Amino acid sequence: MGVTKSEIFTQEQNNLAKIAKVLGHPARIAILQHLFKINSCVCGDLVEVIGLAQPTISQHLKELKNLNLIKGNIEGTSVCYCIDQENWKEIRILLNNFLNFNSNSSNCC
Amino acid sequence: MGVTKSEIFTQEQNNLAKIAKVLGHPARIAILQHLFKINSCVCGDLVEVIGLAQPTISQHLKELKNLNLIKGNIEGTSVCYCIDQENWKEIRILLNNFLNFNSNSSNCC
DNA sequence: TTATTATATTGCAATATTACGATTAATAAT
DNA sequence: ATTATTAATCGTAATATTGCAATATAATAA
Repeated sequence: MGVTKSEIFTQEQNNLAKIAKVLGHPARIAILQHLFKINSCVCGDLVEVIGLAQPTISQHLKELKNLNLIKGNIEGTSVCYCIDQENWKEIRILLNNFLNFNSNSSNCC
Repeated sequence: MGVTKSEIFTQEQNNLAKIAKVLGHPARIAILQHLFKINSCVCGDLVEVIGLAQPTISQHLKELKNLNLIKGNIEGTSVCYCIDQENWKEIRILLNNFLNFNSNSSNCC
């Protein structure tokens, strides 16, 4: 059906999956890495940096914004994007909690 | 087109995205959480635990196996699944590196 | 051999995603 | 006012994903 059955999962599971899903595209990873690297706002040059068409980048930015991974501020004709630091902290905690669940390595296989 | 342009991204970006993509479904998160929780193999009861049809679970398990997040060992008529500890360590490092890229919080927006 | 049990594969319908050309909206420059 | 410039939105084609029924496969049990 192409539609995920979110009802049968916990909030946390749906949340984790949603965040991971947004990170599940190299263009969005590249955008985030660029924002981290320059450590400030980016106004406009993302299309050149990434190498996809402008509407495509705009779409990816929208998805990142929807989950509050980034923020956008209008600055004249252009828009400045940067990491949403507060939310990013929470996301990092959420993902780290999952990643470090323990791994007692009591492997039986 | 529905097809990702991986050629224009770095190996690391594609790698990160691939892993995140697999984590981007609540059923697969739930499977991993269950494997972590019981901290050993699971033989068979995943279908009941998760609550999706058997072919659907089998498909999700396949995707997790393809990226070496889990291992499967045949045990008589059933198959036992567990976290692939070695690979999991690498994945954790890869994701942690990305998540903790710095966040100097020199927010300009 | 013939069930039985457990998992994988196939095929398919419904929906989602990716990418981009064309267009639009909003401001800036002339 | 007219003309850039910048980014969002719309529309659409190609492809991917999700979920399951039906079926296949593989190993053991009767």
